[in-house]
Amino acid sequence: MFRSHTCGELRDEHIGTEVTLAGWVHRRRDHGELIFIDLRDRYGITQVVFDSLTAAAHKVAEEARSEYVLQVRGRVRPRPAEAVNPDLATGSVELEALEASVLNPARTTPLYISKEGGEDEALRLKYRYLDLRRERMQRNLILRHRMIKFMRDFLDREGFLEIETPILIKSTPEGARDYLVPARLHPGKFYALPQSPQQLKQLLMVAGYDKYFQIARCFRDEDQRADRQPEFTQLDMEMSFVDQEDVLQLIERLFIALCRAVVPHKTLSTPFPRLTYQEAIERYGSDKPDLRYDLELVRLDDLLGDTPFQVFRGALEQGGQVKGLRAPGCASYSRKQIDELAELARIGGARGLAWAALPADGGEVRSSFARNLAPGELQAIVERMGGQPGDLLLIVADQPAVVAAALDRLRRELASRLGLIDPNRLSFAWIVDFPMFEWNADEQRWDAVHHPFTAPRDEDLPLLDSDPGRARAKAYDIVLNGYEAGGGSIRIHRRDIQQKIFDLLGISRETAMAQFGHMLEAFEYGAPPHGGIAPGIDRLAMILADEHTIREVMAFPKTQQAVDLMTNAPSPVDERQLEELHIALRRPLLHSSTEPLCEAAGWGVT
RNA sequence: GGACCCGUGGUGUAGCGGUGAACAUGCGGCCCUGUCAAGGCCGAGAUCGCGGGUUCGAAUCCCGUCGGGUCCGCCA
Repeated sequence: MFRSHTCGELRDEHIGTEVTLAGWVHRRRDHGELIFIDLRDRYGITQVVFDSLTAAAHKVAEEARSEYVLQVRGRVRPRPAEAVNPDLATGSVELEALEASVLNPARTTPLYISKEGGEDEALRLKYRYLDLRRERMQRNLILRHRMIKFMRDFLDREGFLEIETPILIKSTPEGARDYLVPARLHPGKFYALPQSPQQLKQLLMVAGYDKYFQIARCFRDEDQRADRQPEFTQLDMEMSFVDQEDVLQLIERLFIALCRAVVPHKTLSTPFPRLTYQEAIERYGSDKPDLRYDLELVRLDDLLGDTPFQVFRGALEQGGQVKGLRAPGCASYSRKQIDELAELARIGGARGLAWAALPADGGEVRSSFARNLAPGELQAIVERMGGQPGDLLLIVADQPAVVAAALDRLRRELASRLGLIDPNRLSFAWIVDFPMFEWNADEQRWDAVHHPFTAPRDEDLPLLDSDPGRARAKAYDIVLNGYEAGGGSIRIHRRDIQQKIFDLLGISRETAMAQFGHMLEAFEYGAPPHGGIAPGIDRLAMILADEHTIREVMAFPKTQQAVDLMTNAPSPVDERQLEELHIALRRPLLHSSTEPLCEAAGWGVT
């Protein structure tokens, strides 16, 4: 045994006892004949005192430096009253070193362990094992552990079974790009890593395991974001003999209990509000609105039916909308500040931003567009938007999707600028009644909004024939503080409806059989009504940990280019490995055949 | 595929056309028995991400490139 206690354990009750600690040198304070070392492990920090009277141990302390691994045998003693450190859990005692040894020295670390923040993230990722020693990452990984433990215990009590599904599965061209794995035994064929265990969990329902869950690793070969990594973890769930209400209520109970258990200092309002997809877009311009603040969008179309203002008129004539957002107290914004907002609206796709500043003293309105309006129109807009003296009114006119995207962006920016966001508030909400399909203009066909096994709402079944674009799905997302925290649906279990959906999606019977034959066949052997959901564990952990990227709640994340800076994956492999896999590298497709890249890379030509 | 931001001793920053490239911290040495960001003195440590260009002169300006980040597209 290297240690009798951890570095976070010693208290007054241990005074007088002899203990052995092992850990890393967090800080060292050298007073010559007296040396203090803060010894650290993941449980905490204990101050060890080395007196020159104990010569051998004192010698070790003289040589020790930051991050050396030490073992210290000593006696626990109370600190002098004036030397008690209330910031340390162990701060009322200290260890008087009797014997010490260096278990391992350490080079000067490229990161400070005891001082966090500021450094280039590439450095943190390259030396992740050092970064993980720091308090922030420890706290986050411990929180994540507690979350997952809570989920397992909760679902176990609810009668769920945790069942593992394969990582090597069949590729389907639907959805995100697959990560592929070459099949050595089958030249030219590939496995895919799961984007989610979607089909497998449905087959478990057919198999009668009516309450399934899994802490499932998922893989998607798409471009990264702060909240998206190539591999991530979902709480994947599926249940039989349930309707949408059953799924929502179970998850709501789980999340409420989870948050109260692991982040009791945060406030959450229950029950979770429910918004239809339509309503969310209409009121917030987003299907994952941040409900910690209001700032709702206001529809202005009906006030402007005959407006002479060409921008508004043109948008309305082309089937667009005019909507506004009230920025309370922002009338004093400078031209530059307003230009910044306009730039944000442009990122959302808008061609411009109309604005009107209502002076706090009730004076004349400053506006980019008022002079173009008919008499009374400005007044009507101000009234509809609830404009008060001192407010800035922002208006976008365009196609509905553009208006929504632009105002969503402005809404989030304003909330942040105006300090409307309470960081300790958890605003969960359900978004329900997603549309079944969206029109794919490029391919001239309908795409599934969720996935092809999502059931339509019963009352919308007739719409599949008459007006598929209006058909709503038994699909639901749970959103939290402006993030999509999970999504799911009730699945189709009737063969005839499934066929109809495939027809609408332009999936031929041959294609359906080739890609989903196992599913369709399974459904002919008594598939129960079933549905599920898959909350994203990384995002949830990120939000509960007050972090802004999921990298902060993952032990070994990858960069935006999907590179692991610690191991340098991905990397080239031996020609021999490729041969065994029947793979010949091909000259990459380039815009210009004279591009020198392929030669520089030394790639052969097939 | 695209837009924007960042890259200067081990680490974090300053410098933004002429400096001995500055400061803090860490590192090495010396002093110091109550510190907890210990303190004091001395010292070493930088091809200013890389390549090219402009200029009498480039960390500084321009072009390209690499790496990191944020976002758009993408993510059933």
